[in-house]
Amino acid sequence: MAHRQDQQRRASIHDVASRAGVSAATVSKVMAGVTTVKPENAQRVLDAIEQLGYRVDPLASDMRRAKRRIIGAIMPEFESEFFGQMVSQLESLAEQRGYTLVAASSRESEARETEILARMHDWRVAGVVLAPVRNEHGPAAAFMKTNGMTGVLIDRVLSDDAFDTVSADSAAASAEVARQLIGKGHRHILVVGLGEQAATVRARLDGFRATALELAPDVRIDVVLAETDVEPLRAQLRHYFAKGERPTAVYSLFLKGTLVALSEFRRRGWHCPNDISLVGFDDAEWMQVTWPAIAAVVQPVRQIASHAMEALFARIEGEAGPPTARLEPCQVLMRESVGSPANGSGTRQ
Amino acid sequence: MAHRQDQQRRASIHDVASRAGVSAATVSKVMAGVTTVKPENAQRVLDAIEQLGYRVDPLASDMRRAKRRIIGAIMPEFESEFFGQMVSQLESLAEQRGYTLVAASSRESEARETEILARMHDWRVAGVVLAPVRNEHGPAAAFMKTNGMTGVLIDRVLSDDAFDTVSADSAAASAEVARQLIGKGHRHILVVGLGEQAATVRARLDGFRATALELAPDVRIDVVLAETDVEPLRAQLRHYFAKGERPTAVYSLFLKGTLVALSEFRRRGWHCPNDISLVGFDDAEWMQVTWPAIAAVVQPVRQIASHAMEALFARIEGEAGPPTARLEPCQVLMRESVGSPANGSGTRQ
DNA sequence: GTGAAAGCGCTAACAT
DNA sequence: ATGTTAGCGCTTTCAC
Repeated sequence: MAHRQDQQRRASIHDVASRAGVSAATVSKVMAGVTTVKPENAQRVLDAIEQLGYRVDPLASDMRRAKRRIIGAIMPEFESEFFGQMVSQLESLAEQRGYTLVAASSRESEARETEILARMHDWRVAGVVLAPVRNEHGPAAAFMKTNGMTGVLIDRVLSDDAFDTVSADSAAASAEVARQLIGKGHRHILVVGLGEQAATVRARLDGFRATALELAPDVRIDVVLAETDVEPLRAQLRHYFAKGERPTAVYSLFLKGTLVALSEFRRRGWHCPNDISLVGFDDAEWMQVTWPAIAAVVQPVRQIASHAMEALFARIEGEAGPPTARLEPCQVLMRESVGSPANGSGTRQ
Repeated sequence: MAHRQDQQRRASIHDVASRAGVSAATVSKVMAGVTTVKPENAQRVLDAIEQLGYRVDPLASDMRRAKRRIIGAIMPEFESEFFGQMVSQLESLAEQRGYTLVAASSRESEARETEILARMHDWRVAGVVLAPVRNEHGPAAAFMKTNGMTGVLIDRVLSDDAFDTVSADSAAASAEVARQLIGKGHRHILVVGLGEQAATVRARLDGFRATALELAPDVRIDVVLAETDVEPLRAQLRHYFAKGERPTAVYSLFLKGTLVALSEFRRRGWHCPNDISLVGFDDAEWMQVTWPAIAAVVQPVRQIASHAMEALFARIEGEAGPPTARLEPCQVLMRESVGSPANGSGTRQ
């Protein structure tokens, strides 16, 4: 076995053509399934393809066609289950339609988001699935509009005047969380989140608050929102608890917030659900194997992915009409981390 | 704002050329930084580029050059922190060198792995970073050899006769885990893993066993290996415990195994570290915020990614020489899930 | 039915 | 110092 991996040139359409004794155009037609080719010739072409192991070069092919069969996907990160599943789904959906998915991570930076988008525009992708870092009003979406790119916005978005949007129904899920917490008797609840993701966080917060207040007008809802990053949130949370605040339940509006809340509980020696209850927006595999299992809102990843792709391909195929804004229903999984204040996590001090 | 997103044609190199009053070749030279262009003309070209917002079409450019500046990455899955971080790293390293990373998930299927590889070959990628589902002897690596593709194998591999390999030093890390568990007094340890990932699992198991036996010849090491999937492992584990086996510590050779172990502990009402100790190969963010925090072997993702890319680019640039096999050192993080049998997790029954 | 010709957007020889 | 020519591998009129 040679160490140096030799790059033998691959067979081109012309190699096939000459071997089959026809022109490249005919080969192209056979591959495209055009029926007007003489069966005998078609067979010779097929044989030649077989013998040479010929495969179309998708890039050369796209070069000639107007549009490229490439879909770009931009996610804020790849490290979480949510976006991992999302990319995986999107990839498989793109593939089903004969497209290749090129995924990139903006690493929670709007600047990088726009850079990536510019590069995807250079690639002349047929369309983009963008999960913006912040919301639908960022520079990335603006770039897409300015450059007439086709795209769909997902996750941290509500609706847009230019692009179709698909996201989890945060408000409804949060209302359900409120219903359950209030139902269990909680009357002092802390909500933690990241202000940056404006629209979504707003929806989650409002959905929660409205329902909670409706069901229990006497409920006290505290809110700790960090602007941009997770560490400041930790600091704020620490400060909040240091003041002696003692809610009976915490509702975290995003996954990292749930982790931060848990680690703050650890610091203070509080256990769920006896000392405090916890529910997080966004589920993860580990949440059901720890003790206690952590209650969570499960986002409908598959639905979001498939509706996003449906909408995107409809636009790619030229569908007109006003942008649509889909909200996919979530599931609320109440696990052991949530109890009743009466059972031990009641207001103290 | 129009709903239909109009696709105004982008400026081509000819548009720039005619606007600057030069030929396309000159524009190309300016962009390539060739110094033999008359400064005045260069400036006119630059201006035209600026005005038209011109950017090179990387695909058309690659078409003309022999090689394409695309790197393919194939991971067994995107859903875990490990591979998420890996893709993220690889993407950024590829980008630094002016390449685009196209990532695909084999979803733990060797068949899919080969399909993806074939597609990447069609794309004429410059090189591939393959994290095989099973090991270096699978059909995917064979495909790469047959087709003279340039590539690097990572993660579930040890060494190969045709490709450079980079992976975590499983054996050394496992030896360290053994050292620590034996040091804490454990003399009955269960190791769980997936047999499919042959080479790596073997290395982890052997590394662990050799060191454990060396330090404590009287130690009892039980092994529960499932062949292919996680659910059978759960069943085997359940059966193992049902027999009344009561090791004082469990070492899981992979992340999902750690989750399975935890959930089996839950079923039986065992708590770490009092009833049993637990260490897992592969760390995750949640492991340090749960109670108890779960001890884990941290894989050096960044090192693996960067050495893989280094090796890959060296080959792409024509470096000859025998394949190298790198092992990157891991870190063992002993957390609260590990205690001494004396402290309560001693052999019972 | 089939092939010649044109060209997607770009770059690299080779002339000039 | 610059432009002309000739493609990369493919598809698509459009004559024949």
